[in-house]
Amino acid sequence: MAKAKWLTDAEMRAWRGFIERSADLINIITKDLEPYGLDGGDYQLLAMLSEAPGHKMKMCDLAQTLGLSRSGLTRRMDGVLKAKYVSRVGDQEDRRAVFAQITEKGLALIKKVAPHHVASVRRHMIDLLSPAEIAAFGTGFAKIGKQLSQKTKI
Amino acid sequence: MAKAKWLTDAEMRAWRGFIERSADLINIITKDLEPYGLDGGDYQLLAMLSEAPGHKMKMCDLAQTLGLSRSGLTRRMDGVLKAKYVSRVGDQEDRRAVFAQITEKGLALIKKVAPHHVASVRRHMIDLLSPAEIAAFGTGFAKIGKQLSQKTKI
DNA sequence: CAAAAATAGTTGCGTGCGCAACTATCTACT
DNA sequence: AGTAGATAGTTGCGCACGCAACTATTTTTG
Repeated sequence: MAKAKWLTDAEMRAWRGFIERSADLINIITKDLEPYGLDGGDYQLLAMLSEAPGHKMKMCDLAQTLGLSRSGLTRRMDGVLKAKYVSRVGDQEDRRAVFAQITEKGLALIKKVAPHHVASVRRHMIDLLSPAEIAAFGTGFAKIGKQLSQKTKI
Repeated sequence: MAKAKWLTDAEMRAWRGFIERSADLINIITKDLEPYGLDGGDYQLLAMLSEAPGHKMKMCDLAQTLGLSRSGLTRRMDGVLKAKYVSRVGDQEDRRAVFAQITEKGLALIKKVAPHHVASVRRHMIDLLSPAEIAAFGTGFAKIGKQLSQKTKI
């Protein structure tokens, strides 16, 4: 038996809530992007690039930021490359590396879509939460992320 | 422009934290299940059945609870059926329906694995959070889930 | 009560992604 | 310098899943 430390009711609510709802939440917010011809992964990718210095990032770093494997990013790039939202730029200093750079077309798109996306995030998540809950999500996920990056970093 | 209502810093931290970490968190907890020959989906499935009355649920309800499509559940069942952790039982009252019922072998497995899984959840999430954060995750995801189920329910 | 609509489950197909293997380049050790 | 190892990116393969179409039942409706 030795159940060691089971979860208390409050802990169980936190864990179950997270594990049961997070996929649904992400799905519905992704669905809201469909009318613009994007999925959640494309949006994250374009958003990252639009905020990056020079509007470009090395594939490698981008994959890490997006939580993708390198191969996963290669595939995901296919779509946004074909749509001309992103272009590939070789790195002069490291000829192994390639930058993904968002194009004017990509910037225009994300500028158009962003308000709707933000509204979607508000509607399905942020506006439902109290300020205290918002703060707790922020600090909580920061702690979780810090621990995760340590694990990975060894 | 008309950025309408953008996210405040605190709101951004909450959203970014959630969207960037949740996949990683789920992945690492799934990885911790691998030594037992299960993945996260199998575990959730067995856990649900082990708690259900009669240790069984209709495929349909089970799919909904697990956040899967009906076809997705059919495929997922393949694995646990072949491993004899779950068996299929026809419904006498509705001959379209099929129950998924966890076997003794499945119950034994989940009883063995549960403590390690709980420890994993604690290590990667629960034990990192303050009681206030835990409470906020519980109430926050409950609100999010309630809204989601209304959307779906029309 | 017959016909139409709804519901449970499975199957074919397409997609997104990770892992392992591969090439090309860079870095470190001797 | 020269070789061994690390690193960036791509490709082949496999897996899990959703959607649409299909069959088999049940429910609804005129």
